[in-house]
Amino acid sequence: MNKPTILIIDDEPQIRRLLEINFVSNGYLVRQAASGKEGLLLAANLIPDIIVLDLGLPDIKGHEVLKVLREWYTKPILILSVQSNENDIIDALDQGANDYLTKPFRVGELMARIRSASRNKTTDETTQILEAGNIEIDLVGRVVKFKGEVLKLTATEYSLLVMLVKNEGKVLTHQFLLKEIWGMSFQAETQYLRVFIAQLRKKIEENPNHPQLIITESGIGYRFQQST
Amino acid sequence: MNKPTILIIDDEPQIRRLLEINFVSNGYLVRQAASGKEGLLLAANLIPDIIVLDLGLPDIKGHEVLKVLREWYTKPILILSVQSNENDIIDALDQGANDYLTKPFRVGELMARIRSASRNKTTDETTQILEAGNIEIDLVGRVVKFKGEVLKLTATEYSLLVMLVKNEGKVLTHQFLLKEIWGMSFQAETQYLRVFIAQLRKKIEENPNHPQLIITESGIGYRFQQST
DNA sequence: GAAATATATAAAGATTTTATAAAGACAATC
DNA sequence: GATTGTCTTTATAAAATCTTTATATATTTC
Repeated sequence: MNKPTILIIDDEPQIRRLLEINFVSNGYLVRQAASGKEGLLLAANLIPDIIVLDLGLPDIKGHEVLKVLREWYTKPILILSVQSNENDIIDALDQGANDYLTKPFRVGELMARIRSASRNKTTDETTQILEAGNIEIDLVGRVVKFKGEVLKLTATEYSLLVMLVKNEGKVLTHQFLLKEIWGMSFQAETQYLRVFIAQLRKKIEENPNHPQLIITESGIGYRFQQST
Repeated sequence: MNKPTILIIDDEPQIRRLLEINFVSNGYLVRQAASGKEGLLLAANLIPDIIVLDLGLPDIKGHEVLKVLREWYTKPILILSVQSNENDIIDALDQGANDYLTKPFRVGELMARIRSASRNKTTDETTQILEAGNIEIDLVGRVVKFKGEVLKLTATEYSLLVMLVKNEGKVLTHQFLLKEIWGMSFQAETQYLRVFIAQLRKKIEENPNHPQLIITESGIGYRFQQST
């Protein structure tokens, strides 16, 4: 799942930095513009998921930026401004802003308003599904189907299978798999891997003695391949 | 074109009158409720296009009203409150409020925020009945029927079942369920979940020892699936 | 091909997680 | 203020999962 992108259009570097730190730590991808012109350009190129716009820009009037943006941009726009003048607020909202916060603002509230604004947009719940032959993995639902039937897997088996299928065709080394699934300190426990690979094979191979899907690369690791 | 309906839930008559005058003169149809209970009832009957909710109600906590409304109501909810405490604002927004204004508010701004909220109109019709196999949930009436019979559930059992059925087929993690039903600060109380899952199973599973509907995903969470 | 190394698998042991009952705490209602 | 229903907490049994051990089988190396 890709991180949502936020575009900050604000001329004050301190504000930009403050926002950046908070957005990044909340899992957003952040891009910044220091002027209206730059902001419009970046918005058109990036098509961010949210725009945070300061009305007090040096070059173009903030209201103007908002108006131009709204000619094509349909995702949430949140206004930040020192102006607490009612008419400014009304104008911005009527020009298509989704929300309006006056500086100084509280960061927690801003984050909550961002969440609220972007909530409506994400209605199309991305059902990400991995497919490989008879196997179907619903990553969002965390459900694996084998030949159409729900396959019961433990947490570790699931992680291992997802890792293998995601890297279909590639050889994954013992070390890599152990590090990714069990953690850094388990890189020597190759036997764990053998046990769990055997369990997976019992569940998804026609004939576990002659595996067609999870291939052993002796001395190196394992590789998942589509059944032929 | 029909006028959009606004439901005002507020115990202060002066505020209600002030809002009514302004909404009516802006072309809205206005209905009023003086308590949380009345508000919930009216909302269920009218299905208004917007709800303006005061958090400082005498009978039920405003946050509770919001939570119950959001179980089925998908249109804009705008909060009015004397509370300018940041946590109240964050909580309300995260519980699904679309906007939050602190009293005293400016009428013009309120009207603009109402316009803004109703602009991104959610086209999806509010689904009011959930069905899954033998289970039928009337979200508006908060009534669950099992094999046609009304099933008696406590508030918590109800919320949990709704969450599971709404996400049929997906695994819901312990953390997610605890956060959604008990709140942010209960994310460690896995035992609550176990107790309530057991109670639900006693009520809806043919054989609670071998659950067919509420499936345990050990170490992860629970998943609701249609009986096959 | 034989020795060394690596892998597969079952099964026992250890640990974690889950299910359930039941007691205590709490709040609402009459 | 007793009663009732619900939620929270505690205790314990049961189940599921993970780890370890043992041994057979396969693969690589020389």
